[in-house]
Amino acid sequence: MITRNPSLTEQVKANLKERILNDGFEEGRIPPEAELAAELGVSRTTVRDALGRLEHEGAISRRQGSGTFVNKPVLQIKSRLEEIWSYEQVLEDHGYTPSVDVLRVETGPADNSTAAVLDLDGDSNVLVIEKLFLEDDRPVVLTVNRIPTDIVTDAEYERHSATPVYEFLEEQCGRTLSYYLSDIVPVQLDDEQAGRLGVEQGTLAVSFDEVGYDQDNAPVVHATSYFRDDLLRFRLIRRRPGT
Amino acid sequence: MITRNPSLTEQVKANLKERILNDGFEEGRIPPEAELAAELGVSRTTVRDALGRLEHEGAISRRQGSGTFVNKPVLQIKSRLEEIWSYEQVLEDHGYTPSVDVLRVETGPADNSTAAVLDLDGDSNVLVIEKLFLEDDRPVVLTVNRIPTDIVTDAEYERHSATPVYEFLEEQCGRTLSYYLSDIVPVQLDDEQAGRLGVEQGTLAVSFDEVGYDQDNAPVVHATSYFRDDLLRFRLIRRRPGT
DNA sequence: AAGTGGTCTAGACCACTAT
DNA sequence: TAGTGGTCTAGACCACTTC
Repeated sequence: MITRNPSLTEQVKANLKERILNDGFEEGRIPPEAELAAELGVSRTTVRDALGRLEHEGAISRRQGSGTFVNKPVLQIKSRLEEIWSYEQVLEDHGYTPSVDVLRVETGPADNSTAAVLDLDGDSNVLVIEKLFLEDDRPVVLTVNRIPTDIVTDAEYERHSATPVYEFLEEQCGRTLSYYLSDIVPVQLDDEQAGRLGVEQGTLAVSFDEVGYDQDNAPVVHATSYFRDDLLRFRLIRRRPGT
Repeated sequence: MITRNPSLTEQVKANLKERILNDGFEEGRIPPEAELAAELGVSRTTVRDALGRLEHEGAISRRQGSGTFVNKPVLQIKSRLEEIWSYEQVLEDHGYTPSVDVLRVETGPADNSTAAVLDLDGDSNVLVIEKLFLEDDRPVVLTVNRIPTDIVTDAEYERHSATPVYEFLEEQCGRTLSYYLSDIVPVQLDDEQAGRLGVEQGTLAVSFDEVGYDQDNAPVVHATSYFRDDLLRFRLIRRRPGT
């Protein structure tokens, strides 16, 4: 059935993805683009668009002169580092029912590193939001978000404390978070962090130290996240350059 | 000047990238696609191809109905996690002169985890290659590669020990490494690792535990890498899904 | 209403890989 | 040499944002 929205390209992509996941292609070889175009009744351009998106996701590889092939090992990955946006979504993809605990919502002076990355004066205040994400009631991710008070006040946020930060900023502050730049930092959890994540003090963890930018590339939020390494391990695809 | 190779698309991309880096666009706004196409004497499709690649790199964002914009904060990143292929290249991008120390090339029985990820029998042998990457003579990255001996023997590799592993596999073994799947693991360096990286025992580090796959999606190499966190910090762009 | 990026077509030719 | 993916064109129309 041909309709608009989702686009033809997205429909073709979904069709191919389903056949890929159900092992519908012999020996992991995807038919020639011209054949797919004829079979699906769309132009080769549309097929190429859809294949390009699947390649971008790592699901397939294309080799000029040779063909298009399914990358089976890639399909088995659960938590892909490149695809994180909401932590609740991550935990859901991971196969569990996520929930959120709001531990702290309060206003205070920005510390030096936060003031630096958010371009604030030394005496500015920030709203600090601390949350714990759980999967099936086990704590997995601890996050601390810091947002300048000239963007939002604690009274405003407390009415929406269960809302993800990026969603709140978009709907209540007119600041669409467009991307985060994240540093990956190894840490040993201190007493308080370890307590909240339910592990021993000194446990090794990966943390993200990151800044969120809005649609105008202005820094809006400074976030730090700590992960239970034993419950959630992030994976990454490293590909040849120019792919 | 219009020539083939590099493709028109790549030439347009390079042209735009140069103007982006030299702040050649007012207020970070890139001209409309139709205008660029007319100015450069190419079709709008070619311009869109080039813009799509820049968007994929994170350098720009496109918003339907609104325009195309430069993501200035992204341009300042040195070591991007998504773009790692060769560690020598990483160190070079990082602004230093890289060099390599081959610490060990020897054959031995595969340990359990290596046998598991490479699909080997319990009694198989692997070639173990341990290397240290330095920038301006400071050790920064320590890697251990394990390759099944039915693919390569130590005698073969020793003649090429300065060659990157992925290059050796391609040129000498006919196995093109197409991608790695990497786990990100926080560790405390043991005595030997710390000594080689020139830090104290117990220092925190990020490590990659990864498997390299060839053009037929067969596992070919099991690698573990340790990074001097104080000298090289990987950064990551987290974007909204569907971008 | 005007202007922007997004989708889609049909067709031509090129570059590379297999055999 | 046949078959594959890669590049490129010209043109039409749609969806969304901005004014």
